[in-house]
Amino acid sequence: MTTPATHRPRRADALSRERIVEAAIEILDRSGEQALTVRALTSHLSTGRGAIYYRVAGMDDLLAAAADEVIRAVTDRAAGDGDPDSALRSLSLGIFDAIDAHPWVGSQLAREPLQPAVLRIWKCIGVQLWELGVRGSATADAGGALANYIFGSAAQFAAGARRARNQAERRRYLDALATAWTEQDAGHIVREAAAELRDHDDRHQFLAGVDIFLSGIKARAK
Amino acid sequence: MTTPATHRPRRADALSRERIVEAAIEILDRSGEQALTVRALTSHLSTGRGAIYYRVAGMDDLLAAAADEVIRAVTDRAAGDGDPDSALRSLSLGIFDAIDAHPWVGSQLAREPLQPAVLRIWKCIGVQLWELGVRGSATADAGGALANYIFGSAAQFAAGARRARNQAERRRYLDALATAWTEQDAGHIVREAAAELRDHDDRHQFLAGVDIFLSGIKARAK
DNA sequence: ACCTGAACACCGTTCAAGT
DNA sequence: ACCTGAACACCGTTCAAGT
Repeated sequence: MTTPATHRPRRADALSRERIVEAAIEILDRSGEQALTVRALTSHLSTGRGAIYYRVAGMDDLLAAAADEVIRAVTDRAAGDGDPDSALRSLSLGIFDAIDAHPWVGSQLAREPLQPAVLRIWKCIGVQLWELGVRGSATADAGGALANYIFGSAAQFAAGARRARNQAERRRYLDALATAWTEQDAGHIVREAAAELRDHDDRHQFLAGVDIFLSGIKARAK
Repeated sequence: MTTPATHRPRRADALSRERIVEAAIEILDRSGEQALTVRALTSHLSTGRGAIYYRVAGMDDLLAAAADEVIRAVTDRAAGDGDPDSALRSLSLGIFDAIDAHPWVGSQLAREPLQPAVLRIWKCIGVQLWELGVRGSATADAGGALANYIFGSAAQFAAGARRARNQAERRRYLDALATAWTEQDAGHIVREAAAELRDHDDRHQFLAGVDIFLSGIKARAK
């Protein structure tokens, strides 16, 4: 009865920052953002609550590390992709798809400008803009425009994807909204916009925005 | 000793949704986002915790209502502003300044696509795009591009403004980052971008982004 | 109809104690 | 060096009871 090997064995293999981040991603993917609690994480790793804090500064650090893990895969892939135009497009699409698969990344990207994942994206964009011939202060202007567009879209789509389980509810809401706008404003200006709002495809619209941005860069470069 | 008029008088004036939202804005402005708790709010209004839930669905509803209050002032002002180009520019600037004054609005805008403040901005943009001559599905594409750029920038600047009290820390961080990038990549491509990142002015860069999108929209309209 | 405040079911983080 | 888990100081929300 006093043998030290009991039903709850002390961890055989050592914990590591990587294992913790990996477990966090699993929980986030399976059950969403508000399911990632220290308690859920430590029980998933079958360890004590405090153990995490030995490897990770806190919840913010953990979330940032998890997002960086997902984003790194995207930026690494987009690195050597032919002409800068299509490299920027495929980087954008990669991020979009990553958020589609991991909605929590979308909210996380908008949360903190100096987190690793955000800086990674900035850097990736900066390199391609150079290839595009953008120089000097125009680099920060153009990079900020594209990056912030991506972050804004990411957050909005993430919220949509989070709610996608009951897509019927979303549909109902947008329908109601379109009706409300139509009744409020006599003009067909708003009515048309409301119809578009209801019927658009996220992915297609996201890419259209990237193209608008690229057109803008080139128009101003002349 | 049994008189009902004691040291804690039951509220003389009735609570109202407006009063609650107003109090929430005060707390958010003075002490930031994480200071807005039900406890802080009810003690500020000197009422019981549950009283709020009679007028407001919960914390999400309250935050959305507070943001809408701030944004409405901006969109109302931008409504009749000459040509659509400068109307869109002054709308954007109005939002930027509002976030500068109320950083919590920036984070809130990125949180939920179907909240009143977001829809208000969408609508405002949509009307101006029509004036610009944008029609059909291009409306949603262009509107989404500009709106999501604004939301993304809003969130990033909000985080910056939140941290602005110790601007020295931000400076130090960006310096360190620029150095790290410079050492990591031999090329001056990254070095230049890093320098720009450190020295840029938020407001100016934000406006440059708006112009890039406007240029893009016009280039594609032809 | 509207408000009160105790009760409930949670959080993240710290830290003395263990191995 | 690394882990454990109780303790601490909080949360948002509900709801029976009051006025």
